[in-house]
Amino acid sequence: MAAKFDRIAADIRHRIESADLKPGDRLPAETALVADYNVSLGTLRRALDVLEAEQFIERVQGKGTFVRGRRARLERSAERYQWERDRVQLGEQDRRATGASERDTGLRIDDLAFTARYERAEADADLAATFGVELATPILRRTYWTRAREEAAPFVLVVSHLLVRHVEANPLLMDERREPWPGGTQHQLSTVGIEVDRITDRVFARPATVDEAREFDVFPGAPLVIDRKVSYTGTGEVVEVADNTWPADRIALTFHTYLK
Amino acid sequence: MAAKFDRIAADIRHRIESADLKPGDRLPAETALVADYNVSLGTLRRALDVLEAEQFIERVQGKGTFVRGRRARLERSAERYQWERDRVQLGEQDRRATGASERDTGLRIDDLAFTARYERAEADADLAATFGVELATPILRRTYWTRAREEAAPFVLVVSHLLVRHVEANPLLMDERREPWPGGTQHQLSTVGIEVDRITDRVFARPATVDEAREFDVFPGAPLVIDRKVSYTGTGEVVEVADNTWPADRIALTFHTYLK
DNA sequence: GAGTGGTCTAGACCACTGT
DNA sequence: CAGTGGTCTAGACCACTCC
Repeated sequence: MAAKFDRIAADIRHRIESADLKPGDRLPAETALVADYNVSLGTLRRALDVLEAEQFIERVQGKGTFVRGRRARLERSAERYQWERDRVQLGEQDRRATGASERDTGLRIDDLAFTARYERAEADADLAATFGVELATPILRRTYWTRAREEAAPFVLVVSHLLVRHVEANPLLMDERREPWPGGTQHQLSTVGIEVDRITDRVFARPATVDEAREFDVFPGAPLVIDRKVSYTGTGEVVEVADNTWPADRIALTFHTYLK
Repeated sequence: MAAKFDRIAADIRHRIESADLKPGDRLPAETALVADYNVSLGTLRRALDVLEAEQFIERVQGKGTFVRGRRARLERSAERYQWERDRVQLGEQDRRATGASERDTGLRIDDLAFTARYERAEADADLAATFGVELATPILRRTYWTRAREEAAPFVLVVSHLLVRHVEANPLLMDERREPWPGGTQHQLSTVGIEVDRITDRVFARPATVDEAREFDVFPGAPLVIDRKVSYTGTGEVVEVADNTWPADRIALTFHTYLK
C-alpha cells in the first residue's frame, strides 16, 4: 500500500505528463489541494516535495506552485576544443567576432552576462597532484560566472587554474579586466608560447551543497554536473586545470573517441 | 535568520565533516535528537531530509540513521573503447580472460553479478532518428544489469540497441544466454563484419524518477548520470545506440581529446 | 516487546507577492 | 489587505529490526 503522499504525487505527476497541466501553469493553492485530496497540509506538502525533487514543479513563495518548463539543455561538444585550437592563429578581430561561450550556448554574446575574478593562490594537495608540482606552488585562480542576461543565477561556474610561472611572462594574462579574452584560454596560453596538445575531461555528478544551491538558485541536493578539464602540452606537461560546474538540468556534454 | 531545520542540518553536517561522526556510525535516535535540539519531530526529520538528499546520511527503518560512507566511484575511461577494439582480433581464450566490466570496476569477474535480457522491438522516434532509419525498424534491445555480488541493487543499467538486419546473420548474437560475451559489443559486431570506427558519448544527469529510485535503491530525486553512447562505422553508419545509467555517486567518466 | 524510523493529522504563526 | 507558500509544534499510530 503506497503512502498517501506518493499517491498524490503520482496523481499530479500524471496530470503533468498527460499535459493536463502544462509548463508555466499554476497548480491550485495548497489549501485547495488539501481540500481536494482530503489530507493534511503536511502530507500534501510532502507530495509536492517529491515533485520538486523530480523537477516537475517549482514553488514560489507568495505566488504559487508552477509546472516547471524544461529549460533547454546546453549542448557542449568536445569539438569545441579543436575549434578553439584552430582560432589561435587568427587575428584579434576574427577571434573577437564570436566567443567560445556563444558557440556553446547558441546565445548571442549580448545575451550573456559574464563576470571574471582573478586571484593568486597556492596549490593545495589536489592541484599539486594534478599539475605534478610541489605543494604551495604559486597558482593563478580564475573564476568565471556566466549567466543569461534575463536570469539572476549563473548557469555555469568555471574555476580555472594556471601556474604563475607559465603566465607571468605576459602581464595581460594576470589582469581580470582583459576578460572575456577573445579566443579563450588556448589563445591566452599561446601568447606565452604554450601550445595545448590534448585535453582530458573527467565528468561526474553530485548533489549540491547548501552553498552551491544558493549560488545556482536550485534546492539543496539538486544534481550538479562537474567536469574537470586538464590541458596538456605535447610533452605531457599540465598547463591548465579547470573545474566546470553546471546545474545538471542545464547541460549535456558530448565527447568523441576515434578508434585506430 | 536561518530556519531551525537548516541549523540542525548544518550542525550535524559539521559533525560529520569534522570526523566527529564517522562513516558507518549510527546517529542518536530521532527521539534523542529531538530532546538534544529541543525541537519537534517534524523539524528534526526535515533536517535529516536535507542531509539525506546531500548523501551525508542513510536511514534504515527499524535500525537507525547512519553516516554514509562514500562508496568508491567507478572510474571509467573512454580509453576502454580502444582497448576493446584491440581485443577484437584476439582468440576467445584471451578475450574470456578478462571482461570489460572488470576493467572498469577493478572488481574480479567473480564479484560481479551480471544479468542480460534480449528482446525484439521496433525503433521509436528517438531511436529511428539516432540510427537514421525508418520508424518501427526492427531492433534488438539488450538490457544489462551489473551489480556487485554483495549488493542487491545494480550500479549500472545498460540498454543497448542494435539493428536486427545487422545482427541476424549470426544467430548467436540474438541469444541472451551467450552473455556475457567475451570481448563485448565490438567483438559481437565483428562477427557480422562490422567494424566500429568512432564512438560519441553524450553525458548528462537528471533526478531519478520513482521507478528508477526503486531500481537503484536510491531515494526519488537522487541524481543519475546517463551516457548515450553511439557507435559509428567508417562510413558514418550508426551500428549501436546504448544508454548507460548509473547512480551519480557511483561513476566518473573520463574522455580524451587530441588536438591537431 | 523494546526501540527504531515512516506516515499522518490539526492547528498555529511567519514571510512573501500582488492589489 | 487577501492569498500564497514556508516553518514549526504536539501528538498519534504504523512498519520494520533485533533480541
